[in-house]
Amino acid sequence: MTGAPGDAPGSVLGGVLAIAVAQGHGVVLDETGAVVVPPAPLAALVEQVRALEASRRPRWVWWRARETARPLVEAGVHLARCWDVGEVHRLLAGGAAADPGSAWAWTHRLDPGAQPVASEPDLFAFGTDVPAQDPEALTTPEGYLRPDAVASTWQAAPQAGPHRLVDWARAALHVARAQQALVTEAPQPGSAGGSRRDPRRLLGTALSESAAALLCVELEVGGLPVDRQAVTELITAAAGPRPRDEAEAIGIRARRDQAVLAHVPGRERTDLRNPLQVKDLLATVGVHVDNTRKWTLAAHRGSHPVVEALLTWRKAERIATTYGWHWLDQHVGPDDRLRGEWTACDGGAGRMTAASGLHNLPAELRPAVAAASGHVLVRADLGQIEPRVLAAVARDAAFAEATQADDLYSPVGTELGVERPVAKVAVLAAMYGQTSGSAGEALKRLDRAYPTAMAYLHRAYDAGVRGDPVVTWGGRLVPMWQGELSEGQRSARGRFARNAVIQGAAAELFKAWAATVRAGGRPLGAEIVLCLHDELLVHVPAEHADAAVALVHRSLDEAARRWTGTDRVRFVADVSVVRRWSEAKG
DNA sequence: GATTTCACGTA
DNA sequence: CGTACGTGAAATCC
Repeated sequence: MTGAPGDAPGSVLGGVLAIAVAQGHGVVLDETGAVVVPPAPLAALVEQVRALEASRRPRWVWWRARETARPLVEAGVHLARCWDVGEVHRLLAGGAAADPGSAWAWTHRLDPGAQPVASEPDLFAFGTDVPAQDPEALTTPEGYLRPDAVASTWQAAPQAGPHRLVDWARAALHVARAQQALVTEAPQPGSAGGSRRDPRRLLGTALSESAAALLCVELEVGGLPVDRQAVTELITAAAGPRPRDEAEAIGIRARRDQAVLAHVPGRERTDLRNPLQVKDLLATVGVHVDNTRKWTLAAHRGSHPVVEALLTWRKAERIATTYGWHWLDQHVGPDDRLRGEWTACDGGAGRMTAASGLHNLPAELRPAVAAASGHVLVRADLGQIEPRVLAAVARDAAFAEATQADDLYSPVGTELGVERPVAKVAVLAAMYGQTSGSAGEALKRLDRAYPTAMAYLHRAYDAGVRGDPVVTWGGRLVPMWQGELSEGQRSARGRFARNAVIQGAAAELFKAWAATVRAGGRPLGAEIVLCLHDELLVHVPAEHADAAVALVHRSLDEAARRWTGTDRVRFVADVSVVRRWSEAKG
């Protein structure tokens, strides 16, 4: 394993430059902590960073991409490689915390729960939670990083503020070094489930998670291209025309409601947005349900016309409230790009998250996601990612053999002596714990045919039931919630743990893939515009479409080999060139 | 005003 | 007793 793309072997943190940005200023230090770029206003810093990127191609070390890289990305600077202290902290410590104080505390083996709390920076220069002390001190007497370390100095002494950035960058470098030492020493906090943290894999994950953090900043700044004309038509169809004022909005809403209420004379005053009232309403027409959820109502479609009307209303109401005019105005910029906040890693198993509806855009609206003129979207879906990941992380040779097929459920079915759909249900049941289907007999055969893969899942489940943390293939610690739990709750924790080692590992491979595409797409002008768990959307000039398709495939091979450490498990991507996201679903 | 519940979209 | 996420409206808690 050689880490992120472009790395020379053995030069993990070599060629490091530490950078910090705050209050419109920034500094750059070399790996010894010596000042390379003294405190400078942002505009000047941007030019220096651009030059350093070109001449040294460093690995940039920063506390968090969101604060440090964002202004650089906004200025159009491309940064190839980084070490994101916050993201590496998430990987090593588990959980969602990625702030400097937590990372500092963890590498200094301090209890993160006892950290001083940040005070409001605009009230007093020094909050009551930070003991009065040397205002220049970066840490509290207990050894914690002062949460107001930079902001307070700036407020107390504006002239001294920029110089304080040097200390701040030096602290980031210090923590990054400590993290790297811990990574390469491969500590094993919680070796539950038989999992140990392999130093080389952990290092590779640290680099690809860092790359993902930077990619998230680029996704936020760049946004997702949208066809305004198309999205306007789609919203109009679902939510009605854009209201000119509040009165018109109320009228449109009332007309939408009326389509349902017309079916139930005498109950026109029912609030359709109140589940209890809807339940009452249904009871009066002889439809008795425990809840008013879509799949519950769907079973009563034939009972009364109001049910169908209600289901139609729900769909329209969904678009109107969540993806309507307000959403369009709020999240789609004048440049026709849909923007939302991105997180490289959630608090659980490690998937990327996105706000502004980027990760749950209804299929109806997807035709509106379209390439800008002269461009195309290269759409790439990983096929059957989770069972393939299972084969890799469990090191199951027999199951790995099945991944050679484009459709791995076919050879698995043959091996089990069952039809392909039965094999699929059995594999999914094994990974997710589904029991509603009748996978019983096939599950037993699965245990006999692929004992290594199944044992991996059983171990994770058992660890979860016990409350022990699990560790993903790439080395992410996934803590379990604690406390006195009922048997049912312990089982739920077991299912969570079993899911976490698969979903989390898939997320790691995905991010390694995305980072590789990002690096390789640079000469093509290719821009990753959406990451959706197992799907990538790449926006690229039309003349480079074929090259981008090849890049996506090649990057998957590279990332998979690097991440799995073997070429015996095959990963496949369905890749198509489209103008609109809705086209050519794989 | 903040948190919980219900509902539903995506993978 | 699949898992996870983000969002909005209403109910509920303080």
